[in-house]
Amino acid sequence: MVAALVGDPARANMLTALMNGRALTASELAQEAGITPQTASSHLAKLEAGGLVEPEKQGRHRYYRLTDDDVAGVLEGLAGLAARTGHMRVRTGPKDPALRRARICYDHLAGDLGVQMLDSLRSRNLVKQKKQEIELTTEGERFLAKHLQISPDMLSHPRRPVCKACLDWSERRHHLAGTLGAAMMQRFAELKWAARDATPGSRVVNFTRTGEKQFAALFGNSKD
Amino acid sequence: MVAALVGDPARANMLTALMNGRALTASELAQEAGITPQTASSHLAKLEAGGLVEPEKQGRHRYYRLTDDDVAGVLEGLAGLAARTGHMRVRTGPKDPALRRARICYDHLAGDLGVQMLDSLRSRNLVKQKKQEIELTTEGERFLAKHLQISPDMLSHPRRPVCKACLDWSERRHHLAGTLGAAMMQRFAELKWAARDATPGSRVVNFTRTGEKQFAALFGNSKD
DNA sequence: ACAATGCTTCGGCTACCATCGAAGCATGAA
DNA sequence: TTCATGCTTCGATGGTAGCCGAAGCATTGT
Repeated sequence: MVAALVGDPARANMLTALMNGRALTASELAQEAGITPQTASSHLAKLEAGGLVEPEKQGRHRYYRLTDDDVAGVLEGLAGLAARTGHMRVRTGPKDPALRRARICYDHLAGDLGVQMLDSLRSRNLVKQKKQEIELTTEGERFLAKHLQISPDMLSHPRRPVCKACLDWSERRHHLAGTLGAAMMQRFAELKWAARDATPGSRVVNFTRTGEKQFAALFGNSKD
Repeated sequence: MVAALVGDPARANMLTALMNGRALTASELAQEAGITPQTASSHLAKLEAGGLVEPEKQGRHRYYRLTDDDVAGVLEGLAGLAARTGHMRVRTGPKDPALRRARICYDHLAGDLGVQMLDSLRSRNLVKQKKQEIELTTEGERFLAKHLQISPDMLSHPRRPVCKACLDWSERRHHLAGTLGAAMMQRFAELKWAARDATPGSRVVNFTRTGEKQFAALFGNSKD
């Protein structure tokens, strides 16, 4: 029974955390639900078997997201019923907005700006994306050389791909990983466009004022 | 949490029984769920507290109905999610196997045999079913007259349809309702093929040995 | 190669809750 | 009144499922 899946508090917390459409790792969901990873793993297996969530493997992580909008819709309906009896569930609020804006994912740019950047590259045919695989076009190579002084030979690596789609933590969409993603992030730092936050362990990336401008000039969308 | 309320099999059965919009008494709901009145009372109190059902006192009875269409909608949504993963409710049902085998649904035959009967009628083109609507064919009329001495004029009723699909709660498939369903059940009783259980309030229908044979001869499937 | 991280599986423990018997109220009938 | 019916509350029991510690894979980094 599907309702029984949603009925458990721990699972309900996980699902609620996924309601914004973003995908979260198993560990993050465990933390959201306030349970250990083992227990979370068991819950997630059940949710997956019940067709409520879908996993996406990415490196050592397993990202989970709601299967589709139908699931989200039913969950909203349940929340609506719960709300009118005054038994609303208290949701842990969204986290650091700076973290959502721009942060380090391993060694490349993630967050709103990271997703925006890949969007821009894709829409201008500088890269071609097919599911998880991303390929740099010749126009893309010219673009990188011209604006960021990045040459293709800097990007070769024995085991790591040049481009790769990486599921973004805060947005529920992909940003650019791989050696190119790392090289671009490194260049942003060298150009003093951005720098990792001084706080130890923080993943926040702070953009300078000029950095923000330059970044927007290169990758900005019309809405900015 | 609302979902936890729906998650319990017994409560889910009650709610399913109320999905047609009609109000049922606490005892009837207990029978639908295959549990004792005490247990049902506890469940109904929880459902009421959760705002899923509303009681209406009437004499010694307490009628329960779904609070409103929103509740029904959410329940349908949950059923939809359950259906598409094939995770239909399996382990539920009345404890009494006799109740699953054959029972009275209002005034017609339900349970395994009821579903089997409609299956047989449909497969032999004695009736034609389109979703909830069922139509008696001319072959069907001949069949009824020949084997059960039921003539079409016995079935006319100002407001009630001759045939109707009624969702069987233990089988999750349709059985035959309407005036025809009632007439056939009545004929089974008159022919001493079957009789309602003597226990007051029981919905179990007991088939006699000869009745079981005759029924199988008319509506039996290959598996028997 | 080795270590570290993320996640899963396994085994046991525990707590919760559905369940039922028995008794207690309420309503309606004789 | 007295009895019968319908439903609820109380108390005790048992099965189930959530939970975590420890260990086992899988992937990645050094």
